[in-house]
Amino acid sequence: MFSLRNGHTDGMSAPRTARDRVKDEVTSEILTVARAHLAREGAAALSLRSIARDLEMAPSALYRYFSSRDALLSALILGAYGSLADQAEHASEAAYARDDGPMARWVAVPRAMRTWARGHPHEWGLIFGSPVPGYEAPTETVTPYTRLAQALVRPIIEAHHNGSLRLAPSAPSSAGTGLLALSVQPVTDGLLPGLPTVAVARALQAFATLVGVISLELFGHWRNTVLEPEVLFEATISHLASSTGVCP
Amino acid sequence: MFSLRNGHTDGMSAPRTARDRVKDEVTSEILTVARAHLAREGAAALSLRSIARDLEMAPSALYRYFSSRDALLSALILGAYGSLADQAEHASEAAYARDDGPMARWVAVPRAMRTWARGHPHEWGLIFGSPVPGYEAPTETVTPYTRLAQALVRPIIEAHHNGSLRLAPSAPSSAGTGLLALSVQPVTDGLLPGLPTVAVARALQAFATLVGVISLELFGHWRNTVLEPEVLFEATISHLASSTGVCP
DNA sequence: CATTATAGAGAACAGTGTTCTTGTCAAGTA
DNA sequence: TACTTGACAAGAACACTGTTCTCTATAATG
Repeated sequence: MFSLRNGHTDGMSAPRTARDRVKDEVTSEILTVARAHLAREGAAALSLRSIARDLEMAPSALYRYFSSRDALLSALILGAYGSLADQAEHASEAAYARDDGPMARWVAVPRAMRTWARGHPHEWGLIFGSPVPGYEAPTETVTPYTRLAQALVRPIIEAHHNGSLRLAPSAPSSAGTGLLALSVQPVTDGLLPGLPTVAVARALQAFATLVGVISLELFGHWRNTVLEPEVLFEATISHLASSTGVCP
Repeated sequence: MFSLRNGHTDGMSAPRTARDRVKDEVTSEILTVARAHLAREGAAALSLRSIARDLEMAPSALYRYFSSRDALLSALILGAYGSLADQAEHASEAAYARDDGPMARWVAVPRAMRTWARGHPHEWGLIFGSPVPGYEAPTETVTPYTRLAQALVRPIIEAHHNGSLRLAPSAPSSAGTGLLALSVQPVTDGLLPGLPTVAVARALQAFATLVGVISLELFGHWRNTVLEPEVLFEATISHLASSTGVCP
């Protein structure tokens, strides 16, 4: 009937033929100049035709590599997730390799997130800014997202294992803690197994705070309001250390 | 030389002539259908021509009212700021009119922010999402922004005046508190006069947390992660009550 | 009433994403 | 080796977009 090109059903996904190799090469070239355009002018101004001009290709030729502009942007988003997760993981591992104290280990990932965000503001906006209709590939973004989350909560887990996790009691919420436990159960199971619900909630709140402070700084909301965003950021992550319980 | 139409230099800005009146009317009609398009398809898909079609006008006619698409979007952004500030102020005043306790007064504005955000997701994205190059009129947005901030921090101020503000000490930050005081001085002076630097920082962090949790929920980051965002939100604002010091 | 400023329409230009058709060249097959 | 198949690239075309220009009615002003 029809013969499969790469007739192996196993997990081998490396390009075999020379054609596949040059295809991957062109694909990454496209992504490179797309990233450059994104960094320079932002996502709204990203145009297939201008990318094609830079590559000296016909606009229609790009459709051999990306089925639409949204598909290209999805690839950029996915790459951004990966890049952010890489930086977070790297910072975390460096802190643990240096055998830092609990506070220094805690602040490593938040600082890496902010540094990455300042270095890639438009990519940060792609991830944590307003989503645009067609984009976002949930299935593939969950992996880097989990890597980022794991790097962030690692000090919390270790503190819990050490028995040094100190969670200040907070005012009772309007909904009971039973509902809260149910709501955050996926996080408890997948990211913080065995930890009390309060700790899970505090970790999620810490993540939200980080996204909030970094976004507010990056998106210009602190103009004439917070003169030195870095100083407030440092104070914030110190406070989060207490809030999440990792601070002794 | 030339005669001023409205030859009064005082603050009277009400439309005088019938022409001005119908102009304002058409302007608000444009804004209304623009808001409808924005709510339905988002900011990226907002097109001058489709608005003109809905109004049965020529596309070029819109330029009598808005000098560009960016100007129209800036007007929408400004309106969104005002709408959010209105809702926050209204919720705050209602809580104070009801003579609620400190906790109920504190949660009123955060809840109003979330409710407004869920009712106007694209407008929330316009305010707190990724900014787009041409937009944002900083001079006019500061007023509604301050109204929102004032509604939010009012319970903090009152607690301070009552002497009931209880701020848990947090771990020392890497930068000294002197630098922090300098960094947040505009907020201290304009919004929280007389309050200690820690309280100001906690208020800013609370605002960042609110923006973070609401954005993460609205932008779909809680998918398969937080099953009931409202429950987590309630827990978060309860925790913020302790963090900011308004909780007894 | 005459003048003038204004709202609106229409055409046009440059730019966009996308599709379709055509040609060209390398890879796999008889 | 010759032939067929498939992929890649180009070009034209279509339906859009924001924006500008010119032109014509019409309403307000002197």
